[in-house]
Amino acid sequence: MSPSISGGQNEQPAPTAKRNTWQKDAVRHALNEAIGFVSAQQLHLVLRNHGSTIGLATVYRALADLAEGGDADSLQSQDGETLFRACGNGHHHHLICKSCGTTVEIEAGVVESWADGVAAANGFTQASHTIEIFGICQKCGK
Amino acid sequence: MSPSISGGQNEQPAPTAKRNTWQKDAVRHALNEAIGFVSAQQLHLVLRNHGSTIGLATVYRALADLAEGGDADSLQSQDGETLFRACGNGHHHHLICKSCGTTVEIEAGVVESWADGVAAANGFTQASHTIEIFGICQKCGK
DNA sequence: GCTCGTATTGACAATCATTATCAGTAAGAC
DNA sequence: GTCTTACTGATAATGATTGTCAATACGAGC
Repeated sequence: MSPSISGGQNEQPAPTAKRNTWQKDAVRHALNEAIGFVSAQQLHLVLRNHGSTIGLATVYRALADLAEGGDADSLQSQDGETLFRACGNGHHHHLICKSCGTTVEIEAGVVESWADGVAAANGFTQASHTIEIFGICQKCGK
Repeated sequence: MSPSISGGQNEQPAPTAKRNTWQKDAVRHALNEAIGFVSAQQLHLVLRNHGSTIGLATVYRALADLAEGGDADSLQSQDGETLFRACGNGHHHHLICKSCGTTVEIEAGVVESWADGVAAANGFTQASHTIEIFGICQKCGK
């Protein structure tokens, strides 16, 4: 489907030069400000309320970029919404308050190896996993 | 909002008497036949292909009933679809082949207690968790 | 600083899974 | 067999996400 450009000279390392726009910065910033996981719709609403004229599709695109670049984590809420959060520290998991959304990043070395072990024991390779813990945080529990 | 019926005599234990219909049986049966997790849409298609005249909404309703009654497990695929599987053996987790969908039920006692411990250590109560392992099964790995 | 190519944007349409609606049907109590 | 009403199926509605496309603005080159 793309026979044209491969001249054979040398592969351009960055055929699509990403541009820096205030929209992407705004999304990144709003995501950092957010307390826990937020949906694209929520983020768009917040940005709009702050006077931004950013479009919804742009928020989706910026979030997809961030997630792909490893600057954000995403997970599916029970409603089927995709939620995002600013996370950059490699592989980790989350402990999330069902009430206020506060999120604690947790290390799960024990579980990592357990998951790999279980997969291997059943003959599975290329094991990946999804691990999230939900609960009520101290503040909300009172 | 419902001030009318509560006469105060006695609470009916089963105000909504569930009826048995061939549609519900068909969905339950099709779910048992399915190899791994399947979506409501897939299940509807299968039933239709088998000559059934069942409606899509009915499949959704039956699956919701099964999941609520503990006869089926559900999880969200990466596409945002809700997937279902016939599972009745209490709390457990899944090891799922990304290629063919084969699913192995796994016990996760270690992880259960780990999750509870992490939650407690962070002051979280009413801890619940989501744990799924994905990989490539032996058959598909060849 | 100005110009220009093009990646990016925003409004809106399209898509897709799921849920609500509602008149007709049938389960099951009597 | 009769009757009440839960259930069904076709379809519309909803809501999140993605595709489209003309207009815009980033940033490299001059």
